[in-house]
Amino acid sequence: MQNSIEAVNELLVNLFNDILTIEKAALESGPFNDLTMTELHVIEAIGLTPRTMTQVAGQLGITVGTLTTTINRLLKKEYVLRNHAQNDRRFVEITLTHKGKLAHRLHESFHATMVKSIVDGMSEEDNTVLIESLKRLTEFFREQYDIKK
Amino acid sequence: MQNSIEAVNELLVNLFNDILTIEKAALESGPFNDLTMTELHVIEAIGLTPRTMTQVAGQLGITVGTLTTTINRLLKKEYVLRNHAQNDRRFVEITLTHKGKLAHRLHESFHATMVKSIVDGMSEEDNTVLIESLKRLTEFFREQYDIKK
DNA sequence: TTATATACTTTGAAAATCAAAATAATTTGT
DNA sequence: ACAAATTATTTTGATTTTCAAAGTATATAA
Repeated sequence: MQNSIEAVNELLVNLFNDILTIEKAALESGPFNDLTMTELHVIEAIGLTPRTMTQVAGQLGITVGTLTTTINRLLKKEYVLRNHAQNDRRFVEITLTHKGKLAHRLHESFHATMVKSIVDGMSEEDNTVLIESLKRLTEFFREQYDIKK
Repeated sequence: MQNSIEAVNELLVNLFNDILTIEKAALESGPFNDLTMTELHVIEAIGLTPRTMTQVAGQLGITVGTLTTTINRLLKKEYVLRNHAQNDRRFVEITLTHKGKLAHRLHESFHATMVKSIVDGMSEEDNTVLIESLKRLTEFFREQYDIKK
């Protein structure tokens, strides 16, 4: 049992590092290599519908001030648009440009390919087990540590 | 099938973000809260046996120059020692101090608690499925993207 | 209509990162 | 043996990422 814990922990830690390494390498060799990883994560967090600064910063666990500087750079690189909300002009609405949406889609498909590699080789039952395990882990975290979502 | 891919992807992405958030929160509220996340990751990468700069930097996917600055800070905070190897004085051997080993152990036990939460509630067979899934994913990455280990 | 609250940006400073140049130690080729 | 090449690391100069706190603009409440 202690053995399983060690094994799962090591696998998760390695997976973690591998995914970060691969994402970085994929980004640098792809068509959107003027983006940094931070910028790409911001693009992912924005997604396809307009989001406010507070929403995006909260989702990424960074301060709104930090996000402002990243958005400034993404504006200059023409990946996003910044507009005041017409109903309440305090709110800023961030939207992806066409280029931003392309980058978003490419990164999504990169993720899909990654995940496909596990799911494809699995039986239906094993697949269910994997999903349930991941769900349990996520739920445990959220309960235990009170994550806001 | 397309459905499973979406589900697993979303779960992995959430897990990823959650773990980062929780690790940061745990660090900030614990006894070693003078450490940044980067510094903690360096301490984890060093582990309990002496490592060289190139080894540690490679493992973390950062340049050796970047690592030097982090090690400088960890030296000042007394978490590590820096010594030349006696057989080949070009090599630097980084070792954890007593304090460094304590931080290392605390972080390890944090990880163990995390993982225990999944493994504990599982049957022996489901456990095997989870481990095999994670192994397959890791191996796929390493083959596909030629990660050095 | 002043005061308060909310959403965001700016500022100042530290930490994290890289590429390229510099330093130091070892190995290789002649 | 000794100059040249290689290897391991540090330093330098610059950019990015980050935060906390102060500042700005807009909306709500008293």
